[in-house]
Amino acid sequence: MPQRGRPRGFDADAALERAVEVFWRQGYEGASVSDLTAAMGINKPSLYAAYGGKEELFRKVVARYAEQDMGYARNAFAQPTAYQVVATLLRDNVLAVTRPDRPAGCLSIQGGTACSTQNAPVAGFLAASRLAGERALADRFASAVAEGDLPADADPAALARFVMIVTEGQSVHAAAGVTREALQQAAEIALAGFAAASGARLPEHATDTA
Amino acid sequence: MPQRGRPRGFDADAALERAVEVFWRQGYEGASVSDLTAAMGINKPSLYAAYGGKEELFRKVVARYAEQDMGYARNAFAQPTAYQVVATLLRDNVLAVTRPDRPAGCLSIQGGTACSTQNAPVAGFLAASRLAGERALADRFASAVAEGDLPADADPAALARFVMIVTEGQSVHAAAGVTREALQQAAEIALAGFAAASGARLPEHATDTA
DNA sequence: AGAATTCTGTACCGATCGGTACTGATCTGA
DNA sequence: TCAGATCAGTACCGATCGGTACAGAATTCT
Repeated sequence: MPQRGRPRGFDADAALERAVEVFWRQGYEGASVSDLTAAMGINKPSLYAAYGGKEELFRKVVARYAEQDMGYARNAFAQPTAYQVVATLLRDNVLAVTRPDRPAGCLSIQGGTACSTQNAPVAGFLAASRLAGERALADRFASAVAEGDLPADADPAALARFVMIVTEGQSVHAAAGVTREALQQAAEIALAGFAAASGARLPEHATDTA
Repeated sequence: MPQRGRPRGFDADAALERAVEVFWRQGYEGASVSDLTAAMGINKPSLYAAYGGKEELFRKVVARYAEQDMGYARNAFAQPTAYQVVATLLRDNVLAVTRPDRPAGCLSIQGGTACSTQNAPVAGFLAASRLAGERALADRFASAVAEGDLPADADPAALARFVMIVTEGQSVHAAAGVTREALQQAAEIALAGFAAASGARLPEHATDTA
């Protein structure tokens, strides 16, 4: 469909990317529309015309973030064993929440865990999306149990909850300024803990077929 | 010192307690002064006269919260072994962040992990206070190493970081509406993980002196 | 009784909030 | 060339933000 009327004078996708950083750094309520338009290099009416409003912009921002900055999670889910899924998830999450070219922490938490009553839907939306990820991880663990990769008495939902709790804590910690190296140490402890508590088969180097 | 002038018409401590709940539920920026005065049952000038302003009120709220709602942490630190310290801390933190008579989560995180630039000091203040707790826990673990309660090669700082990460994740999870029972399951996994990863001596029932 | 002091409540401050009306510029299709 | 459509930018909207001036009420000390 060819365009009709005056063409847009800015790159809507690039501007959305700028908005990601603002919401990430300042949270939903802490980011004013003026902050956003300044960072995006556009005027307010352009923001409303292109994205619909502050809340709609935020939801588009979260969607973009999930695509651009959460790819490591999809990669982790595709690992062949539950142990490797968790190892990849925890280690790559540390990298993701401590990227030097990005705000510290993750948008899902920095965006806002608590809001004014009128913005409560925003916090709820973020929380729901995190829990959806947890459900997906629990499903992955259930498959691992079915495959014999995890013991039959393992609790997929509880294990997924533990792992997601750790990733959330990693994000909060990173936002507090804790270094990547420090978080990596803690991630290895969490990973060892997962292995011990779940009874997951480890990727040992010479015990299986020898 | 006897009072001079008209006596205060409200209980400053009870009003502070109301403010705790508002900040806890809505975060620092999500709680307006009007929200606060409405919940506290006072007028705006009374708030400013009694507490100094919104930010000063928030700091007083955090101090009160630390005293009233974080007592479980002090109790946990006093446990005789590192394992029991962590067990108490993780289990009681689950109870604390899922109290039915309180907002979900903890004030330290719900108060705000991200803020507008002008309120950045508030988020920094909260983060610093969490990290201070982590340092205290690391000191406790260092003592455990010195006592032989933890192995000599245990890393107190890394272990403390792991435990605090879990408590922070528990808070985020609770704020998302996850039930106490679900968090308790995850806490036991974290505890087992801590034991395995740290090499802590467990409180076994018949292996020590038998 | 009266001065000094401290609190309460109303009414208000400038600034900023999210959001929009409107004019003029820029494009396509006829 | 001009109508129709879409965008950019200014200027503005009512509401709310955090914070305060000011007048009157309540108390203590002299």
